[in-house]
Amino acid sequence: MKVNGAPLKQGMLPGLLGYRLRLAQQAVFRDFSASVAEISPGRFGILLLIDANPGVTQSRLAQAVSLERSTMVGVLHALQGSGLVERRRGTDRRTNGLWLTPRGHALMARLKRRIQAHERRVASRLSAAEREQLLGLLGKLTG
Amino acid sequence: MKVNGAPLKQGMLPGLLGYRLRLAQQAVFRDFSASVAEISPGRFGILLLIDANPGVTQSRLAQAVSLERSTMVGVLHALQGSGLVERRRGTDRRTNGLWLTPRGHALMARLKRRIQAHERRVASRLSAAEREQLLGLLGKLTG
DNA sequence: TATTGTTATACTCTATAACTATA
DNA sequence: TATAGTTATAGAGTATAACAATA
Repeated sequence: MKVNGAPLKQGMLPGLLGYRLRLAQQAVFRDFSASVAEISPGRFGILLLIDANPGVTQSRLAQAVSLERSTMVGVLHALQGSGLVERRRGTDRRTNGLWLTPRGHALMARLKRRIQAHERRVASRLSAAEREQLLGLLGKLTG
Repeated sequence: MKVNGAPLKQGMLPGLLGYRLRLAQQAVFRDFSASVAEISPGRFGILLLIDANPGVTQSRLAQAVSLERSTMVGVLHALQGSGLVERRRGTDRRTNGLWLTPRGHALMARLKRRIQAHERRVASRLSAAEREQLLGLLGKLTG
């Protein structure tokens, strides 16, 4: 049997926006992982950007998600290896343009539905107005 | 010279709480790192909990910050190596109690002031009421 | 000269499984 | 038997520096 005693005192932690944001984000990501087992939130974002911007180059994509060019190489290699993404050499022959494969499109169609369900579940403790308020305050914070 | 063309289309991303939380958290952590170069947000949280709960055991601390016992070992080893934390064997001789060293206390005194400044800077785009509202909504989300 | 993609390498943070000493 | 701390190991996820091809 386990006796845990009193909960720990938290000090100034609960008053820090960064701490509360981290807790909220962890909770949301936990739900994301539970509903979308086959991909991480970050990878989903990358597929979504390719979907919305067919032919985008690796560098522009990397910049959009705040990753280094060199980091993006490995990420795309894995997504290509999974048959989700295709790289085609551009007219500027230094660049690779990126597209979803048919399989990539099919996956995204499935995921988008499940992610909408995830979003409803995550926001279920908030009213529609509160959810909008939260999105607005987060946007204001980020600037 | 660099010509970047139009910004990427974002698709459903800006409507997802998880995405917006991640952006906000990244922005806040960037400011944290800039104002508190000598330690990460996570390590600060651990030192703060030891400060507020002198003698806490490794396992209880790990549980409080959602880390594995085995992960906490390395973290504490590093903090002890930096002369910030002391481990003392407990009456239950399986346990280690944790305390800040004088140096750890001194560091925390300095950091707390700088972190209050960081918090004011991060929240500077929000009114006091908006900051409270945001903390409240985050708490509601986390449940 | 500058940019794109690439490789090699390393660092941070974390988890799992198996071990030990104590209870 | 169960718990606390530990070790060995591995896996994400990321960055930096140097390079070749191309502009």
